[in-house]
Amino acid sequence: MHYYTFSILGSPLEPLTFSSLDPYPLLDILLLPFQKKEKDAVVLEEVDKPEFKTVDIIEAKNLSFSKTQYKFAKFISEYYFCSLGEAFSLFVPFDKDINTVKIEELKTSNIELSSAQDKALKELQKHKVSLLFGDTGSGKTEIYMKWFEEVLAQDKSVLMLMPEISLTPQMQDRLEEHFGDKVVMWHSKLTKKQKEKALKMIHNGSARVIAGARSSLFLPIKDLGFIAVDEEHDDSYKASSRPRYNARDMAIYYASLLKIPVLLGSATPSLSSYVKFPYVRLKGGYFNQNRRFVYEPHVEEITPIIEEAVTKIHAKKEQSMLFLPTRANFKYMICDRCSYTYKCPYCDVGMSVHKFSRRVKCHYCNFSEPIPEICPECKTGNLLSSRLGTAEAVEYFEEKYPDLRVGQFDRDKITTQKKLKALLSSFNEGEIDLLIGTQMLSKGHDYHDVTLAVILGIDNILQMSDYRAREKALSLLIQIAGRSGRKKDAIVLVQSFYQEFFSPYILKYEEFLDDEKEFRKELYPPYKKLSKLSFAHIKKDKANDNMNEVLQKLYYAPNIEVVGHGPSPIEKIANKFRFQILLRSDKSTDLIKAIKMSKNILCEVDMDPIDFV
DNA sequence: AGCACGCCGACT
DNA sequence: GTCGGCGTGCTC
Repeated sequence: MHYYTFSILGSPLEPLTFSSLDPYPLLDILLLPFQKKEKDAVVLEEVDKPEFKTVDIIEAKNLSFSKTQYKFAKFISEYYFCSLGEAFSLFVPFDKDINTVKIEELKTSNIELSSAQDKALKELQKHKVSLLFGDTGSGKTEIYMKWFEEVLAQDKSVLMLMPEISLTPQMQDRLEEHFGDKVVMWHSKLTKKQKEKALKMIHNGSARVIAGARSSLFLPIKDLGFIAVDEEHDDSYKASSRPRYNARDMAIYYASLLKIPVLLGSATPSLSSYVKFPYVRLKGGYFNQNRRFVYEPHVEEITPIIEEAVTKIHAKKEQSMLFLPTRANFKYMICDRCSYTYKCPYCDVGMSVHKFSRRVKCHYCNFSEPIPEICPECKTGNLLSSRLGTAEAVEYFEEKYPDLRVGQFDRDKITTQKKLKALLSSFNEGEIDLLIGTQMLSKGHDYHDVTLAVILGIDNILQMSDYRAREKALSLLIQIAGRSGRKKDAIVLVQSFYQEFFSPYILKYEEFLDDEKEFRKELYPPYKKLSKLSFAHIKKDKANDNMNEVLQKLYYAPNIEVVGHGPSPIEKIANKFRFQILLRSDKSTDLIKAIKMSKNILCEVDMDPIDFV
């Protein structure tokens, strides 16, 4: 009889011991009985017969994790505070039954780089981690693809990470144009069939260019030779559920294990990457064409200036885009007599107004109810809507300008990849005159012919109490502006009271980054490491007590600082009261040691947090 | 994380 | 007397 410790996939438990008649190689995946169910588990190590009675495994699966995947999973479990089984469950194992197929030779290159691009590529290739800081339209993608070609020529594969890949069908087109059927796309919205097909190609080695969202980091890619992280500044690289890993950071770690290079790319790189890695600046493209910035100091509202601009552009048969950081019709309902904000009964959040369904909805717990008539607090006042959202802006333009064709581009309207493709193509075919949307608008789509970009509500982002508020607001503004004026001159109309902040930096993002360094030094990443501990419980006292218990223990931990503690900015979500502790240190190792010592069962750890809600 | 066990309040 | 709320503790 053999005895092995197993990590049960998805389980938060430490490894458990099971028995088996047959021997199995380490890191193989087996099926075993656990809590009256059959669970997949990984063989970790062979051990002596334990004191307690063991249970036999059920069967082998002919799947296994690689040694590198093991090291990677171990790192994730230690750095992000989850069990090995939870870390392993991120990964797709290698399939021992599938043999590699021989693939035919690559055609000769048809990627022509400009001399600036060529110079940039050569410089970037000198480093194991490097940053391509290239303006929109400066040709970052060609550089990635040229590098891909070189790696493919050495019989290796490449991985390209992008944020929310389901939103970027255009990148797929460009990759397939060059690499044909060697391209495979991977993201969580693929159907079961599509996933099977993609995995088969990855397993048998016929997929050589794997492009995907953050989860593609965990695919069983043989002979991976290079990783590119596109739009590296994007917040969607950070996972929002446990383990809360950052795929950009993990790409760098994984590449170091594999001893392969990583290239980060962005028009508006994160300050962290800008500070940490050697970079090449690629200017130009269409960004520095005639793009005129006009500022209107105003709170988010459709003003006569905006209407005039939109109708003028429409009269010229050109297209406009309008950005708003808020979906639905309105974000809040406020009483005109007692100024009470109509709140979700389960969360400390205002209810958003959705006129189409005639309901108010909570954007945190999804609770909804009919739009209330009068204020529930004073029972006399009327509830007035405030904070303009995309749906309202769409309605406004549609009603007032019946021949203006308006499109809505947000999470409420774009629910499938099909709808996304349909909307993008009808916009690019000129069947939509004005496209109104949220952050989705800024994410890497090519709009051919936009000559007016209107940006509302950017001040809401700038004023958030977040150490990255300035970086977020400015990069968003630049990214949205970058979607306009690709062929012709364009106007960018920014509704903001902070022209003196935005204006000097808008064409000089590196100047912003250099100034921002001063603000971050001694306080924030990348100079300091942060970690957020959160405590949630139905009973407020319990959550608070739990926080205090951890706080007490943290008092004795060396080389860390408690930046703050107390109720979270949103005190209650989904009927749970929330408390948090923010920690700071020079080194992540000191943070990890302190948290290991102090954390209790109800404490959730978020390393390198990017949201402080 | 799930699931069982067990201890107290509501109720056919 | 039982049903079921959820607090506690265990899982090879």
